[in-house]
Amino acid sequence: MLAPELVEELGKPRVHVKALPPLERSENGVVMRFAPNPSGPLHLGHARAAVLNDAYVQRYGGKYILRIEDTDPKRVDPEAYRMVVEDIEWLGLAIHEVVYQSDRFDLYYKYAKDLIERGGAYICTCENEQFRELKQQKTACPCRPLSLEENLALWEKMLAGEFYEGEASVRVRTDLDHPDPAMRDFPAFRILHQPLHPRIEATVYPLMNFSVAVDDHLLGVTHVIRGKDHIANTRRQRYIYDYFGWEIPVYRHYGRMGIEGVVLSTSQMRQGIGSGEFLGWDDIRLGTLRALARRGITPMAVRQAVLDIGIGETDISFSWDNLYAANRDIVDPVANRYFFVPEPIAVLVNGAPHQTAHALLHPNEPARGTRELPFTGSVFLPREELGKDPPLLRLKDLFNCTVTSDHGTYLLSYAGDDLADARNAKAPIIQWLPVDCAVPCLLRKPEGDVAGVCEPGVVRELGSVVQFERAGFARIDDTAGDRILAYFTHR
RNA sequence: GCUGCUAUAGUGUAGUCCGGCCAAUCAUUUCGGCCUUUCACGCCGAAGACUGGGGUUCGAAUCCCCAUAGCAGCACCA
Repeated sequence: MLAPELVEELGKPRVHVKALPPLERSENGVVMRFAPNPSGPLHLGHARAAVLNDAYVQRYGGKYILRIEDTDPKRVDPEAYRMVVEDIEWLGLAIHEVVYQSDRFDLYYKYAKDLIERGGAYICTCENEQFRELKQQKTACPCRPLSLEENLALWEKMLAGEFYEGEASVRVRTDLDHPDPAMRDFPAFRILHQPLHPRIEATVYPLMNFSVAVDDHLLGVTHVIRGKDHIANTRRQRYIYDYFGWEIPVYRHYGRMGIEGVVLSTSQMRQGIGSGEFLGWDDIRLGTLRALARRGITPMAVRQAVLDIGIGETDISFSWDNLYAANRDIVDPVANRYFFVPEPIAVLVNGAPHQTAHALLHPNEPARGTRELPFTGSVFLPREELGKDPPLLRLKDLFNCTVTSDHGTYLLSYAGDDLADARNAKAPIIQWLPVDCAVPCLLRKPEGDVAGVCEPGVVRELGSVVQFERAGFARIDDTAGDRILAYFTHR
């Protein structure tokens, strides 16, 4: 006989709290950062980093820094400065401080000189190709043994603009015998004359491993969560930390994330926009946050989906289904219901009394009120439903009809009001619209446009997500033209 | 090629550190059923996984070895 408390213990289902794993060294709060490169708007891949960091800052308390990493003028889109901020606001991140790396070049120069003086870096004037070969053979390049004075002089020469592009760089002295060739004397600064940076005038540019290490330390960053493509960078940055004697933050690297059906590469998206394949950054076939927003995906759904994925190191293929499910949870209780008739066919109804249908704006919340749909003799019905040749139909919130067809022309005949009749006959209950007050509506889906008609009341829903009954959720994008434009969200 | 990381149902995820409570969690998905004047929501039920092979052990998803697969890095990108 087992002890009663043991029996109870065994009977208990294991509790699984869905939460991100704890972070070490977080007792006194954390300082974290989201550090995008302003090369375009944010996409789902960015959202993962942004939300994960945000979630930890909120969990442990502390500071969340947005750091714009614009140290490569080749990968800066002036428009992106604005877009990134917009996207972050949309996501609802609790950012406490914004830092632009292009404002901090003097700082980087100062620490570069310091690092050189500490013997942690040297100026390399080798040909790129040549250095790479030497690196593979674990041999020092001719610049490596130069004296401190010579290095400082060369550094001044670099800053004075006396080198052309590619003629000189600053390298961090690591370990030439390191088993990973990627670690051996990696570069920290380069010279660039083209293109010009949109925010500053400079020819000596820091490379990310240097600027990131200096900034993470100076800004007091305690924890870094980023993709595993940065694992090697973390190791490289450690050299810089060690030279300066700085305390190393806690790092976490999550796995690579792909999304079925879309490319999450800013450069590829840009190319597609340029070639006309996509209409813009918010083209609904793209994985940008603005595309999702346009389709009616809510920021909270993105956040939820991303937290659900977590910080695992496994490579994952993100499924739209999971995002849609998260969004449906959020959107279903708030979205008003309307009729949308795709591919409408006007049909006359025989013998039915004129009347007004009262359809609930939300079935689970009658207090919200109704839409009034006047029936005056003929209605629009979806082509697809008529094509099924149903003997009996019920027009939702109206009445039952029998259907007859004559050489492709359909005719409906009034068959009573009783819902039970329709139920008993297993008649489909379908959406409809009065012919005289239906508004043209284009429902834009990723796989193509669907022309139809919808209720006039939809005009009031500009910018919000509605549910087109039996069709799915959609965001009303534009009501100004002669037809309403809606973007399909999901079923 | 070199260096490193990872491997649980269609998808995502828990469990792996400290082997037994795992006949493996939760969500999504799919399929039934109920509810319902939507093919939404809600409720009930079902389906579906420990990459493979060795080893250690009374006992392995969990520890060890090998294999395989995927990924990342080896840029004067981030």
